[in-house]
Amino acid sequence: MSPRQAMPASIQRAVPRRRQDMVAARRAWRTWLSTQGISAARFQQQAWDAHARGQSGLISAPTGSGKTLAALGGPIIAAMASGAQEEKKEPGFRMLWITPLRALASDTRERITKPVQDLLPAWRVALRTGDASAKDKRLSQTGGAQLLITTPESLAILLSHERSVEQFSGVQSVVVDEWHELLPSKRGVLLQLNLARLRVLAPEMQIWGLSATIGNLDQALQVLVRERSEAQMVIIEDTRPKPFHLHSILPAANMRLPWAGHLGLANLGEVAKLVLSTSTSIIFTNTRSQAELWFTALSSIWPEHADTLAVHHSSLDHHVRQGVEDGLRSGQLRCVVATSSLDLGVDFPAVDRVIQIGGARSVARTVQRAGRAKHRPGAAIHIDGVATQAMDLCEFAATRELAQQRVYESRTPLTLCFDVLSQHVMSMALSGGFEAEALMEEVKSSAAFEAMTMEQWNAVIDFLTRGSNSLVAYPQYERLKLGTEGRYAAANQVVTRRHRMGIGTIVTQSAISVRYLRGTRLGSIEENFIARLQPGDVFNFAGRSLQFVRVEGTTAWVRRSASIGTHTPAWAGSLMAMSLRVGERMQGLMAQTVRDGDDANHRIQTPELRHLLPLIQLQQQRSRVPQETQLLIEHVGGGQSKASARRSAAKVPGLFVYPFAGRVVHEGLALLLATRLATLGSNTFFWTCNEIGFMLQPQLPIDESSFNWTELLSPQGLQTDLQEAVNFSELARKRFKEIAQIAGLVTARIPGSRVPNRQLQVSAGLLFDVLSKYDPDHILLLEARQEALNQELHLPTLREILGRITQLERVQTWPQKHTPFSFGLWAESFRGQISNETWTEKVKRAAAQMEDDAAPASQGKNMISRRKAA
DNA sequence: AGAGCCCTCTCGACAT
Repeated sequence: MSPRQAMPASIQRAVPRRRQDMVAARRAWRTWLSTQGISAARFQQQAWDAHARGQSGLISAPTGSGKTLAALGGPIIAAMASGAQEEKKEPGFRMLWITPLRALASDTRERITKPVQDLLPAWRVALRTGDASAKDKRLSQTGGAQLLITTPESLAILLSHERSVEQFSGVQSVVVDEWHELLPSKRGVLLQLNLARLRVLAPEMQIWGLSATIGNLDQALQVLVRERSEAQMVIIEDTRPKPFHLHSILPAANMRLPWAGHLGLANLGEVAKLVLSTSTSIIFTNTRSQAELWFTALSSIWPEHADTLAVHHSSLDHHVRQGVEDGLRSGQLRCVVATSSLDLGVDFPAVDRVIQIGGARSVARTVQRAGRAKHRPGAAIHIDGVATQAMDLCEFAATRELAQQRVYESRTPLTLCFDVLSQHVMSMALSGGFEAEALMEEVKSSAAFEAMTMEQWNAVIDFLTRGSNSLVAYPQYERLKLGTEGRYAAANQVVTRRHRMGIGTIVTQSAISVRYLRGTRLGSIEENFIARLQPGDVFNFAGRSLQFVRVEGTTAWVRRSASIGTHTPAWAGSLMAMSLRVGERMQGLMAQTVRDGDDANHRIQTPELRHLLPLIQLQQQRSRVPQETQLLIEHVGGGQSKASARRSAAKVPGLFVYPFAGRVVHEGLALLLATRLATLGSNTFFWTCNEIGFMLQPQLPIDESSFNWTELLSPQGLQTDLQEAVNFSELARKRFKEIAQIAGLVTARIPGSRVPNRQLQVSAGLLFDVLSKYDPDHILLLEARQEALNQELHLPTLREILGRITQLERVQTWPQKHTPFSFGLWAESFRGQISNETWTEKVKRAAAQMEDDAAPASQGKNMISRRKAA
């Protein structure tokens, strides 16, 4: 008897059949590709082969290189080989496609439907997102689909049902699209937990991530693919060279670039010419208000039909944005001014130019935005940079160099988010209950929680069953109960219903929604902006001039206005932190320019630095351009010399420090220094920051001999000093409000009664107070403090920067006049107090410049009046 | 006093 015959009949049939079918399936796939006119790229073939070998991994390739097919091919071939094309429709998903954007989900369905329908006719595809159709929802609930396209949140909802065990236990492969986007966020943590769940339900499943190029692909792989040996996971990169071009719009020779500012409207004419020279463009700005302002400015000189220009950002209503996206896709729009809202998303093949206003603060973001333009295979990725002030030019040069060397920023994954874990544990309680130990093991199999201790786990369970020591009297906090067989389950039906409505990790701020009197929603703005308006005032929003009528509850009613508004809303968001690598390179480029010497003009190849040469030389002449190994500290405004600065108490010099670490980090450094200096004697400091440095303006002179810089900049005692510098408890309270929502301590949405967000904030605040008083070591309080340190105060980055700074040689100068570096910081301190040339004048001038480019722009000195000096 | 500055503050899902 041959060993072959000894095998059970089922295996006997399966083994040879599978091998043959694998070959046949591959051939079928290839044939299909060729009928579609697609020739496979190398990295795509590598991905299909790796999948066939049973591997999991990460596929990293630029936009437009065919990542979807790379990820799709493996699972489709495998499904064909296992005979799925003839298979009777068995209930249960075979393949999941997870994407962070709803828009991407429907776009993906369109691209996936064809190959799946052609090759796996027995398969059905369901789209399960919040806005999916009833039919799709039914299909995903009954498990009547084989391929499910969904978001992390919708997946979490599906997995919170008892039926998920049957639905998901047949899953063979999972694809996570835009993994780099989810990786550094709590959404990524939520997904990690749900993937851990899926691995238990379907132990054989293979998982593939799709990612843009990031600095830590290895880590991204490790976080996504767990419990597999090195041999079983692989990173597949598209190594075809894709040249990157960044072209800076240099100001005309007779135009000077400002030393400060960020709006960049002086370039309006140039930008308009650029936009009108191509068929369709996206203009990226860094903030929403900047997008609105640029839109208003452009529209006032727009020569075409008004409908060919649009604005797009996250505070606009969904239908407004949808309209813009449709216009971009169909090519009806000539130009859209956008924020990061168009960084990702569905492709717009009509777009052939991308313009970036001001530096994008990171290499990855710049490349991502450049990639939004139509890509021909092999063609270079191109972006036009518009400098709003001198340092932007340097940033463009640094960014281009790093992008060409393929040096990208890393995305750091989050760990130990107990608010997300609390939410997940409740979901698991809903999905048929769990045994504590088994679920703990499952949770610990994720990268986010592998370091979790037993105590922490117990604290989470305890919190869900009892609330906390101080909340024990309130039954609504008892959400979990231990059943007779040692299984935990949801305490009651109310808990169950509320929980499903609160799934997700995105917490939005309360806002006033803007509506036409006829009812159309335009979007949302902040309460304090509306509070400053009088009825009848005209403001610019959503690309329209709106007259404010009245506020009712959380709605601001408006009507259309014919005149251009004088106000534009601003939103409190967060700053885009500058990449440390970009800052470092900026300093390096300027240092190099100085080293190149007097005849630098002949040697400097970089157009931006050539343009900046006079400025850099002036900096060197008045003060110093720091070399890479130096930290420059300027004392400006103290009088004639170092000696006289000491003598004259009336003129207190400001301290200007240039670590080139980005505004966010400089804020922390300025705070730290101010606190440490204040311990030397009572004093008051004003401080301002920009991307290259910070200014500290003491009210009373500081005795330079009373401190030493090394101690002042020491990383030692960093945390305590920082906590002292700010109202740390307020920062923690702010974080706690989000954490309480994610953990389900406060419910954002109660059906029927719409609890206003403000009320929610109050109850979260109360909880914070109660816990702080009676249960100071509550696991969610500890998390709030940790998040305040890491994400509000940026402690890890600050520590890194201080470590670097202490290695540098300090160079101190006492310039008599402001330097190109210091001026920007000094000017910043007067922001909001200075008025100059009016808006319309500037626009008119830009229009004139467009019409008659030969005519020199008016060089009249700006009228500046200082209303108030503090 | 200085003085070549308009306005800083992304994005993302789900639920009713």
